[in-house]
Amino acid sequence: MTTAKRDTYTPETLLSVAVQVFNERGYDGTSMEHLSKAAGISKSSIYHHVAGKEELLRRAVSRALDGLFGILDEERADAGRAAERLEYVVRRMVEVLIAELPYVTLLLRVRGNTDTERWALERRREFDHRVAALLKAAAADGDVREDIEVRLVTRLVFGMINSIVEWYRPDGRGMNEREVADAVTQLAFGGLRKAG
Amino acid sequence: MTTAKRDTYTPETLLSVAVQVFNERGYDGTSMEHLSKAAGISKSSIYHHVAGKEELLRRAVSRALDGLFGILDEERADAGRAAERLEYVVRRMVEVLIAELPYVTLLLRVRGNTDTERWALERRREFDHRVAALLKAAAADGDVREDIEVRLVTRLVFGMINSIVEWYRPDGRGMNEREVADAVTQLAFGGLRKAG
DNA sequence: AGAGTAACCGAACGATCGGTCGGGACAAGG
DNA sequence: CCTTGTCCCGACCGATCGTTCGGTTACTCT
Repeated sequence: MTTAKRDTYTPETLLSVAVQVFNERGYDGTSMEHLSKAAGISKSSIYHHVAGKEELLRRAVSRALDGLFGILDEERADAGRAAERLEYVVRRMVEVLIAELPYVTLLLRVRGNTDTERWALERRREFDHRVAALLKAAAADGDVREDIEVRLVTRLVFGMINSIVEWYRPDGRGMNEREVADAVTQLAFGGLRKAG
Repeated sequence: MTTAKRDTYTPETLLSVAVQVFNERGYDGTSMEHLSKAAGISKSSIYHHVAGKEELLRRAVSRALDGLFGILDEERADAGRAAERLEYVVRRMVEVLIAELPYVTLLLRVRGNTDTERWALERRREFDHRVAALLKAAAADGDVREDIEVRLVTRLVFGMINSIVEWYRPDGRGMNEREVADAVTQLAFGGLRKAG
């Protein structure tokens, strides 16, 4: 059963506030003072919930990475024709990116100044390679165009998908996940698929 | 004639060093101490050449913006069928982005914490709108697909182009501008153009 | 009521931030 | 030679950085 708790911060609720500020000001541009103002508690109180600024970053990018890697463990990403698996993964990437928008946004902006950031960059590269392998398999099946290098196409498609964090805002009446995912897959695969 | 000067820094040569460091560590993550180490001169000496950290940022993003807006002033961006002008602009964007890579990279990463950054974001939006208008005109001509919203397509294509700064490195023997520009236009317009 | 503890606070820590200051080294022009 | 101006430096400024600490409040449990 869910025990009715006090109206106070948990590491998770504090994280959601912190990530929002990180995305507005940038991680390096955000001071603990900024966080305390945004959270409505004192600077020192933050340390009662989390070990420090970097732990907040680690929790945030972990959540984003878990969401992305989770896609690859789904059934439809693991079975069937490579091109179909790829299209499924691309669609799910958009959905996860929107569902975990602030966390993925932060993940996509880390620069590698700390150990946590370098770890995040490494895991991102690993994910990219997994998807690139899928695209390569689809190319080997003859299901996608081969006149452009696989690595290059991967990067451009990732660029298109990842750019969503720069403009998508869940403004109630705006576009929903489904519409964005449709647009991305149509635009990406309309160019990817062999003419015919 | 070019007067033979002393082997010392100018605001321009100092800028090229600073921009490189800004892109590695992020603007907020870069201290004047970092810049002085990278430039090989003392921290205070930097202030002999430029007014401060923010002027370096302003010079950098100005250079990037000048390059991008310069495209819209070119002849082929101003005359002819909208779809052709659009394709030309997209190709030139890739070329400018690569030619001024570190400066455009920095431009695309500003968050809006200072007046300079907010000004840069405003000018970026203006450029985006100019290109979006071109795409809208091409759609009105019936030259590009209309099943996806113009604004959405613009953002996705911009996302694809801008993502180049995240991976392109002029590694001597790597891809050149032309090849990347070809790939981008093929991928973008292969999806953009009406089936036929 | 009293004990225990989770949540919070103000004050202060050493370190580092962007920037200033007075002055020294050095080349060019007389 | 001496002056002039460029270029650069170490030392230092007040402010802010992330973090720590001792202590207070407020809720839970018995």
